[in-house]
Amino acid sequence: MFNPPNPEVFNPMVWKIARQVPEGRVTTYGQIASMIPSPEGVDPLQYERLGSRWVGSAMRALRDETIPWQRVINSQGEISLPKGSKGAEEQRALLEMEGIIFSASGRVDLTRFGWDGPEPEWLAANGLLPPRTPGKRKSPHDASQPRLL
DNA sequence: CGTTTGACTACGC
DNA sequence: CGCGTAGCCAAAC
Repeated sequence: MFNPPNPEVFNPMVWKIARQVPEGRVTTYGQIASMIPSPEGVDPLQYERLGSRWVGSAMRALRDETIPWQRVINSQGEISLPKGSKGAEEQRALLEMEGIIFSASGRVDLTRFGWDGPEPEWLAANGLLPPRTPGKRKSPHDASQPRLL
């Protein structure tokens, strides 16, 4: 797999960040990776290429049910679990329950539901970096697309 | 021991 | 938006 040199350190960092994603928001593998400093001995340039993969591995290895794993999707706003799989369907259902809307092509609008990351103080306190966030952000509760509930 | 297989992403057309 | 490609690496077949 695409594992970091130190999964026992890297994975918990990923999970800790994932736990911070609020209900009704989503983040991406790459965004989480951007908050984690490149591991000791890893070329930052290489980390930039592999970080998202490593985050994906960490999520795959996740066993803690209390972490909102469903809020981590790929940079295209798609669910990365195999299409049609039980896991993918569960993920979509969980997200829709939080008010997240999927387009006809099965994608989430990251400019609308994307997360800006943890508070700077939290990041600093945990030795993490400010995330690379997608561009401008719309309101998730834009009246043009009302939530059902 | 060669292949396949992953919870990825940026980029090109 | 849909498809294809390169870059990356180890474990399970």
